[in-house]
This record gives sequence, C-alpha cells and structure tokens, in this order.
Amino acid sequence: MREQGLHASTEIEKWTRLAMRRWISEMTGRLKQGLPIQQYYLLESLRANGTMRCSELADTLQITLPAVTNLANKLVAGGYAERAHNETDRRVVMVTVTPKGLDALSELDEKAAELVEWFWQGLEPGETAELTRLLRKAVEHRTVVDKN
Amino acid sequence: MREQGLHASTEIEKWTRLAMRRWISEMTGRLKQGLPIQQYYLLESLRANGTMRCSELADTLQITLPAVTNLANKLVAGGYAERAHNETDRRVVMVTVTPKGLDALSELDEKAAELVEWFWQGLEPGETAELTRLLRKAVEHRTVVDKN
DNA sequence: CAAATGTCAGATGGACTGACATCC
DNA sequence: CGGATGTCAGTCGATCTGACATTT
Repeated sequence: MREQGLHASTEIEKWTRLAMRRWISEMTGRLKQGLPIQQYYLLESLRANGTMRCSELADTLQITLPAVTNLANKLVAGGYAERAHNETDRRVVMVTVTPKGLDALSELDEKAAELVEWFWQGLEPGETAELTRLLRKAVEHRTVVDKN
Repeated sequence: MREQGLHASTEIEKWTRLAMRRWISEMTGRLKQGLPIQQYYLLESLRANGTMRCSELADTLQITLPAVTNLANKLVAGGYAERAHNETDRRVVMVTVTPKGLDALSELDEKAAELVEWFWQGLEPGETAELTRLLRKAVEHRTVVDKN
C-alpha cells in the first residue's frame, strides 16, 4: 500500500473519519427540511429505549449532560418530546417522545433508510452486515472496559 | 435484535457514528499537547501525497476551500507547512510540509498508533483489517460514483 | 468577458467547561 | 453536609456561506 506500513495503523482511523464526515454532510444536507440530525438521534434513542433520563441519553449519544439539556430544550419547544420529574427521585429528569415526535421519526426513517442504502451501495449486503457487526463489537468493548 | 428490522437499516449508521464520536473525543483529548487533530490530518495528507494544491486538500479531507485556507494559515504560521504559487498557473496555491512539520508528524504518529491499538482492542487483528477494507471500499466507491 | 482558484469576513450550530440550584 | 442530577451562561473551535481578488 502507499502508506508503507509505518503509518498503517492509522489507516483504519482515516477511513472511519472519511466515511463519517461524508455521511454527516449527506445526512444534514438531505434532511434539511426535518429535524437537525442530533435531535433525530435523540428521538431515535427514546423510541428504542422508551423514556430515558438525561444521564442515560448522554451516555448513549456520547455527549455531555449540558448538551443533552440543550437538545431536549429544542425538542420540547417543538413538541417532539416531553420532560417529567421522576417520582421516586425528584432530581432525575425523564424524557419521553411524543406522538408528534414519533410522526417526525417515521418521516425521517424513510429518508434515512434511502440514504443508508445509497451511501453504502459499494458494499455487498453481507459486507454491510459485517461492517455493522465489527463497529458494534468495538464500541461495546470499549464501553464495557471503560466502566472500570 | 431490539430494533425490530424496521429501523435495522440505520444500525450501521448508528455504530459508525458512535465509533467516530468516541474516537474523536479520545483523539483530541490525548493529543492535547500537539497539533489540533485537523491540522494533523492535513499534514498527513501532505506527507502521503507530497505537495498538494488547496483544492486537492479540500477533496481529500472532505472540507470546503475556505476551511483549507484557514487550516493552512495556522500551519504556515506555526512553521509546519509552506505555501507557494504554482509557476505555470499562478492562481494555484501549492502547500508543502516542512521539516518541522515532519517532526511533529512523527511524534503524533506514535501517539496515534498507540491510541488506535487501544481503541480497537475489542477486535481481532483480522477483524481490524477487514473493517478497514470495508470502510475504504465504501468510501472509494462513493467517490468514484459521485464524480459523474 | 466567463470560469477557476483561493482568501477573507462574518455567521452559524454543536459541544464543552464552570457555576449554580435542587434533591437524595 | 457530601454526592448526584440537571440546567444555565458563556465560550470555543470548526466549518460554512457569500463577497471579493487574481489569473486563465
């Protein structure tokens, strides 16, 4: 390869980065009409996991707590999500997706699915699955190990 | 899986995104002493490809031309890179890495290599290679297709 | 003159740190 | 009181858009 081994270890980094930069710019470009991509991610987490506390969202999305507050503010203002205090521990704030939020998600899902298909069309179906598996394995490993 | 098929197509997107967010935050955190990560990427491109024009850098790094100008300003100010006008077409600005830039790269390479190893330690060696291959294949496919 | 290349200035959106309020 | 959970305010770094200069 043209990187001559010495810097081969960063090859993986390079391609992950390029893939992601590209993905983000396509995604934000095409979803212009709908919600900003970060709000979409937050809503999707809520749909997948049900109601969640802010700290869980921060962990899941890998952002800080103030960033979650900020995103939640916008979603609540738009009617896509709701806040509620946990009854047993009133420090905790639970966030839930509203029906309007679910509607918005459905529309975004369609566009996202098309975009995913288009974006990764260079891979065979089996390869896409394998790629997903590998990324997931690596990320979950880090998450587990870092908890100690 | 818990996503129930309907949203399975975005699974790949989810794990790519999480991997990348995590990677970037680790990378910027640990390389704090040295150059900001974007400047590192630009220098690395120069080392791999030799002298490059701004527009090539914009393509390679997937950023806009003004962003390249901005990065180059900082690198030149720090003595890590040099600008020169192309002789045959004086509109074109060529950017080159300096010896000081190469030194800085060497140091960053070491840290980056350690970090890569640590970050992807959840994968077998063969899996890392496979992951790199898949990402590269997908990105290069997009690049070729989009040129039409 | 029209197109290509790059630079500059200003604006924007995302995320962070630090200070603070509230609750266990 | 000390630790946990969120929120707010202010800031920062990176990027973008639009206007402009220069060269072909």
